Amino acid sequence: MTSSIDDELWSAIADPSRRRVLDLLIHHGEATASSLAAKVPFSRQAVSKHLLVLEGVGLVRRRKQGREVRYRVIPDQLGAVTEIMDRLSNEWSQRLATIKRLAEEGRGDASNAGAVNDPNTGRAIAR
Amino acid sequence: MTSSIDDELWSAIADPSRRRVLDLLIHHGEATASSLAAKVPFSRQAVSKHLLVLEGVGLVRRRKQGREVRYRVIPDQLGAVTEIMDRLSNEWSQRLATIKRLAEEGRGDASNAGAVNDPNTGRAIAR
DNA sequence: AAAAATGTGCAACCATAGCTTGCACTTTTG
DNA sequence: CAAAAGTGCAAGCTATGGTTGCACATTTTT
Repeated sequence: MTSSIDDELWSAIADPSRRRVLDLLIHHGEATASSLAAKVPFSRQAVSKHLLVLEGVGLVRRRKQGREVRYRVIPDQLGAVTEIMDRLSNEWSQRLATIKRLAEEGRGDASNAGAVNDPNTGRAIAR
Repeated sequence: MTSSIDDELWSAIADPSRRRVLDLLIHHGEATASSLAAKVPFSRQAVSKHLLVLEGVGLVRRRKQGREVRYRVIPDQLGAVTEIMDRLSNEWSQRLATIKRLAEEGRGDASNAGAVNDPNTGRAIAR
């Protein structure tokens, strides 16, 4: 089952702002919402919400240290993201190949009624 | 310049439903909004809006045929998407590598103040 | 120890995106 | 000509990404 976990992971990293926050966090090792907010074009609260989402999918973990909350990236889930991206990347390559082939040979109208894959995971979908 | 064209392309593709519509269209060669809507869990109007967006970024082109409007995928932009996905995929691999390395050697706190890349394109960002 | 500063969390509010339903309009078809 | 099929347009709902304002807790300064 393709599960909705991938869906959540995807929506978590699909947003550019969130990706930017995560990126900063990766290169920063560990940081607070405030410090991250200083390097990004939106408010601290926005950063906070993004971190909450990232934490929700296990990409990030918080550690309360006195008055501040420090966040850091968790490698495991980051690996899951990498896999998803890999899969999707291949997916699109195939799509491109398919469409190009169809465009060249047959005068590209309907022809291929092939398998449809899940747009999130790229795996075969139940029908 | 990383341009906002990539941004638009990205947001066009980031949505799973839209990806699904595009996918169906690819495997179908050419189709109307209605016929596509029959194979998807949301309304014809929703499909229509997605097609409008896809057309907006040049991924799809319409051709009016009497009472119906037929859509088909355009290879060129699909190639652009493939490139973006490739770039992003590599991006994430690198991130994973970085974070893993940091986690193993140094007790992963701040250390790498390296370059930050654009979350959309993966290319270096102006600062 | 009091006061000022720093880091958070919470709530109200806005705009936009994805969907839906309802309805009017045009082109086929029976 | 009337019913059917394919669209387009508009109103309305919900979720999401942002913002601002304010109260609270923990340091730091004087």
